[in-house]
Amino acid sequence: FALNCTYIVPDQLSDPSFSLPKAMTSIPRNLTFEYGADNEVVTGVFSKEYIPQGTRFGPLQGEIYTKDNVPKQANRKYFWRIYSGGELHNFIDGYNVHKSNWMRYVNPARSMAEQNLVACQNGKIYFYTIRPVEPSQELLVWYSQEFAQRLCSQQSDTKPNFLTRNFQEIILLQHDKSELLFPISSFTGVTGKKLNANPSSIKWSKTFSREYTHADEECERVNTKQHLPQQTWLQNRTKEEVNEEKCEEKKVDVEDAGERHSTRYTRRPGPEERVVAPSLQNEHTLGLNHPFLLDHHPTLPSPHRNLPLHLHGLYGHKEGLVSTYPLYLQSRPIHPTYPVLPPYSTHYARLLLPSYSPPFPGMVPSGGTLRYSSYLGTDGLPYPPASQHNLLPVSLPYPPSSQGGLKEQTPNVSPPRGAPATPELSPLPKPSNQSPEPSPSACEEAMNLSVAPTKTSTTARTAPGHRALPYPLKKQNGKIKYECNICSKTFGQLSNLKVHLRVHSGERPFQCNLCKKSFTQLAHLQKHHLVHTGEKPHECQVCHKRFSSTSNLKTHQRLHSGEKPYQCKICNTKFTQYIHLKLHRRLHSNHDRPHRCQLCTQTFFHPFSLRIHQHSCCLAAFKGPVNVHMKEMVERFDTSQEADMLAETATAPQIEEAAERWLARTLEGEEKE
DNA sequence: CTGGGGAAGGGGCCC
DNA sequence: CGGGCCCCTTCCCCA
Repeated sequence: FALNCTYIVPDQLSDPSFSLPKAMTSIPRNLTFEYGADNEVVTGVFSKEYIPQGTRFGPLQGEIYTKDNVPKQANRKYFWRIYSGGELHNFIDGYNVHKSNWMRYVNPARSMAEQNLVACQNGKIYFYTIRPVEPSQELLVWYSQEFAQRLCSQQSDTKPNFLTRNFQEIILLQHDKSELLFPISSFTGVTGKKLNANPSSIKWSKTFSREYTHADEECERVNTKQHLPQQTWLQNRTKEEVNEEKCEEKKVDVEDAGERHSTRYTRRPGPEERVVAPSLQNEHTLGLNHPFLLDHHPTLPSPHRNLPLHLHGLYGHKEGLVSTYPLYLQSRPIHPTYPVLPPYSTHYARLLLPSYSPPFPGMVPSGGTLRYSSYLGTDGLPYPPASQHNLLPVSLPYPPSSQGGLKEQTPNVSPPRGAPATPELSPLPKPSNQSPEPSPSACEEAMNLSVAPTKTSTTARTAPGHRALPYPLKKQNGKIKYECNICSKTFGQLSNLKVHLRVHSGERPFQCNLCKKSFTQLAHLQKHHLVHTGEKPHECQVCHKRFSSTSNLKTHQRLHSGEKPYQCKICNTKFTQYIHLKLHRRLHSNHDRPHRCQLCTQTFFHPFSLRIHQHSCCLAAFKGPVNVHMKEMVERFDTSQEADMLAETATAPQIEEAAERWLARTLEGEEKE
């Protein structure tokens, strides 16, 4: 998991000035808490946006106890065990909300169908997404070697109420690794043997996850050398495999040692670089050849939370089907033409996940929030569109699951008896944060429009969703508007929309034959060629200096004209380029910002930012926890160009318009990253 | 460290 | 649809 994870999502840095506990404030921006009816107790962690597979959260934080200094009164509800050298090394206790982080609130998955996270110990404990997480979907983690071991070793006590599915394939991931605490989960072409585990004959202890009061003791008793058929794999591994893993482990250690960017995660690529896709040789050691435990979880009771409706009921699995999650196959680039492009490059920075969530309720860009949910289902399947708004783009931004995911998820598999109407074979209910259906008046016309394949995208043609797609058309003022069903941006010409879609799909059809750099538009490639030829077609008439582009010439001409359009509102310093103003503004400390919130002492450049802040953050804090993300977004808006351009006496609609504009621009930018 | 200038890439509009 | 052009942004380097 560590080696193949594509994205790293760090915790939010906690603001010490907040009284809220770290467990609350550390939640990454792309996640959010769900609160119980009293609006005070966190009942779960949900995604706020599409989160790709192979995303790492963590590490889990909490108080550290050694085996010997566990307080007698300690509440073991949030205990996690850290192993080292095969021995229990210490506990991490997430009970104290000031010392633990948000991960304490992640609920355990009760079934494979709903599991989207796997917990692994790589030095520390991390949660990795083993499938894409849709917006508004709960993060549910599964873990526990104990379970697998108990599953196979203690087949006496039964709790049939919790065991409703077949355990078709139980294969232990043996990562060697004494260091690996939670050798579970499935995602590759598993070829292990079947274990004849009759659910009704397997003991399931109530002591699961945070509720496993006695699980430690219980597990200690478990003979770690159980003769699972799968474990023969461990013994049969070649020296090379073991060595290779050890070698890989070092890299992980480096990362854990605080240098977050190991050899695999060095830094964000500069414009001249391309991130090399996760090395395929790792698939050999970690993915394809590793048998993993296919985690057919017993359904867990979850007395402490209210699950979404679709998660209620029994989770019968696809009987007789071998579930595979070819997770890391997806690390391959989709277009062989651009072999070094990572599959997610256009959407997610490799290291940090941006947040797309609109910070201001009611200030969502007019187009609505970004929608990624239509791309792939949780198992790599493209969901049937819930509406015409959710249709697939010309090419998929994320490579689809390999055949494994498709083959096994054939929709003609009848849901088992007792299964809910929306089992894992069906799309989850679309989250409510999506734009409503266009009203008939807003969408005067709609027709099927086949999106022809573009000439350069070849390999992706086989991907789901590349067939002719109906595209919703709108008419505004008598003119047809072509709306992007990803970001809702509209275009007056279809060709513009098609070009725009490349932003989402990652398709870059125009490649420089000299440096192999690729571009979304031919004009960009042509402009790029000037880099190689040294040609500078645009000359300044004043100083006869030459430039490769008109934009750069124009910027240059400001030097002659004296035009400095970007002014600092605090010290009135003017700049010819906006980036210079942005850099300059960092010089002004909080103290210089004239508008101070009396409630939390945060300061702002603009009075309207203060108003937004007070309305959305501070006052809200009296009712519930401060939304740290919101707080930060207001701060960012305050320093934005849009806010700068607003008069201090701007009206509410003007402010809202500026915020919308800024938000749309910001989201676009983050999407690019 | 800060300001300033240039290089280059990316998105969108229009012909 | 292709191409040209514009605007914007970021990065890099230098004084």
